[in-house]
Amino acid sequence: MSTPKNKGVRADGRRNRARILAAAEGVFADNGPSASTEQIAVRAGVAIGTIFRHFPTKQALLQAIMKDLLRQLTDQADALAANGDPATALFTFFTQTVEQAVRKKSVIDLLARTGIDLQITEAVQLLDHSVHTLLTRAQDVGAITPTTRTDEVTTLLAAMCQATTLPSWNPDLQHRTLAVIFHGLTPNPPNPPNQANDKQAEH
Amino acid sequence: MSTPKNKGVRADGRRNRARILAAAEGVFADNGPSASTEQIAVRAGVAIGTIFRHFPTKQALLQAIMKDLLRQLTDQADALAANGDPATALFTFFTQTVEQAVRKKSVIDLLARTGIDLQITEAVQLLDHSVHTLLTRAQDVGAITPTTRTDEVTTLLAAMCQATTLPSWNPDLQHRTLAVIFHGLTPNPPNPPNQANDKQAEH
DNA sequence: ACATAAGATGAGAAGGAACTCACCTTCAGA
DNA sequence: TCTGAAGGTGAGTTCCTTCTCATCTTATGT
Repeated sequence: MSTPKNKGVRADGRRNRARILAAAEGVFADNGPSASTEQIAVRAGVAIGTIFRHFPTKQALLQAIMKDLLRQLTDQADALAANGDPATALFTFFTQTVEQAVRKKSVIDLLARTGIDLQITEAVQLLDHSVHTLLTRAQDVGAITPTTRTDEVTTLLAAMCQATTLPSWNPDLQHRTLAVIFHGLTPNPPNPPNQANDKQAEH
Repeated sequence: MSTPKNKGVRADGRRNRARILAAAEGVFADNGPSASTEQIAVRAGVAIGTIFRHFPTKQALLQAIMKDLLRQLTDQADALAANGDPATALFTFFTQTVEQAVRKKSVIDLLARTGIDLQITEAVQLLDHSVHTLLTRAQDVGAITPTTRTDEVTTLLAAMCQATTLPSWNPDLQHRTLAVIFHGLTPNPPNPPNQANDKQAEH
């Protein structure tokens, strides 16, 4: 047997590994980053020993989840860079990501918190690169202030993701705060730097 | 004896209470919100039992710190509302607060995190009120988009305070990201009352 | 100076969480 | 089918935290 990209391990091993990952993501989303490994074991339907067989420490488990999550975000960014309208792709990505943070609250929040000690720099760099592409394209069509740099976007993004855990957070507030940021990223005059201010100039 | 506003308690009692508060703030700032009460006791130079005499639970200690911190912020906001230039007072307050968050990292971050279970609503409302004043005045002189609401400002503020804990945070990045937000809060045309349309379609 | 109650102390109880390990179960190749 | 090794199990170990309490110390009024 053994599926193509199989490293020569048993089927139940891989199955359980996936189960644990899924369960951990859910438990962290529900109960915050301080949720116990025991809870994850229960949700995954395995013994706690099994978790520590696959992930030698809790840190390792977190790393695995974070990398997975960062890869998802990177994929989304790449997809938007490939298909979407350059002028709105960055805003769409921004909104999508915050939206996702609402669902996976503590996972995202944990991203920022443990980001220092967790070794996920590689995955972070990949995301940065994708965001950079999104940003550059939007700037090329004049949708974003040309002086804006990638780290500003990712920082604002991380900040807003963390803000989703605020008690007062709600869809309306989300919409309005993101609108402020989007406006902040948009150049002042609609298109030409010359032209005083024309009334209706939408193309 | 007994100083004016003294509730008829012993002097060493009040002295230790203050010491504990100061030590707790420092320890939380250094080691994050999960720092142990034992650490606080060491830094304060008291026995752990003394802490629990003054603050029956760890929660109570956190509440005391949070209220203190919120009061400081409220005072700053009020001072700016009274003295400062309305057009820049809000921005100054915003910057000051973020600056403070850098110093008291985990305390501020803890604000958002435990905000739900901690009963500090009263203190939060006071701060909200002061920010509201700051905002209204700035809008009156046209420095801030008139549609902006107080909760947008406080949310963005909380978000940026949390962002100070990001590994990549630095003064330059701080300056640039705050500039984006400030621009986002500023109306598009500096002078003419003719406001064509700030970015509308998104969603 | 004395009495006394308020305050301080710190070993330890109680509880929880990460992690281990000796033993059992199951997969997969021959 | 048989067998060896990969994988699973979960009670137990270790460590850490919050919180208690019997006992000692000291501030304060008289």
